[in-house]
Amino acid sequence: MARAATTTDIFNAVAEPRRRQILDLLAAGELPVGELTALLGLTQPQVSKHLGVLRAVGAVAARDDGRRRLYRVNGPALKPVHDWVARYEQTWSQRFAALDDVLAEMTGQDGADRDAR
Amino acid sequence: MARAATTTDIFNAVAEPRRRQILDLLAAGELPVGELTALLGLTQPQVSKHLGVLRAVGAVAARDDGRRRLYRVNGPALKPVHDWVARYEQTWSQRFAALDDVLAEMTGQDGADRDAR
DNA sequence: TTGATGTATTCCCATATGGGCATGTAAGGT
DNA sequence: ACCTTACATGCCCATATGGGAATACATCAA
Repeated sequence: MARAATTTDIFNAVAEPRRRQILDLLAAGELPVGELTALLGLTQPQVSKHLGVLRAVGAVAARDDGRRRLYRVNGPALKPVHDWVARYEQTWSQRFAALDDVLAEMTGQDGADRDAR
Repeated sequence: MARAATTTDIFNAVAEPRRRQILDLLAAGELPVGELTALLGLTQPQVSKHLGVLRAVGAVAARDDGRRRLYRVNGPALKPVHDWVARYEQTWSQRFAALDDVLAEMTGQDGADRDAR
């Protein structure tokens, strides 16, 4: 067992740069495979495969249009990633840092080592 | 070339469930390798390797304490992930959905197909 | 029907990943 | 000095991933 199946886990699906690019392109609206292929400078089979993975994890959905197939992003599939990483946001967020200061002042605690990292 | 080096890309580093678990445990505070090993039920070499990857991408930092080595999370390394996924938040966020409605009303545009997905 | 266009799928290969096990190394204890 | 504890590394293996090329499918055109 080498790794969580790329086709089952959203985190793995999105770990591939090309797949993120695909999502980014689709974020603007529906696109057929051919468009993506041209925009990304990849081969058609390659794009189809990546789309296959994204479809498997529900990150994209497709709609047939004649002999083309239009793909679109299905954002909610990315929620788990967002939720997970959001827990660490306070580490760099100015907003949370400011809140920390306020809390420290209120409780009289010293937060001096917050960024002593 | 099979995939972006797991040791160079934060997205790949975090794609591994165990590594996310490690970060989650460290989120509560510093921990020595032994603790992590016990808490995760993994072998020590396994944990050390995962920590090695996390360290390579800057997701964790270490501090020597006698013969133990205390690891801690280095949140900012996760910012790229957060920033990327945040762009898709509006797809499921109630907050943004409400904003969309307001904007649609203001501009007179019809946003009816927003969730016609 | 025949042919062309747009996608999906299959097969093979090079590569690197994660696991298991053994070993190297450093710090403490006696 | 010697032994034990705490980690890090190295080596080997099974597996799956992504790329490349060829091919199967489906739809539309003539």
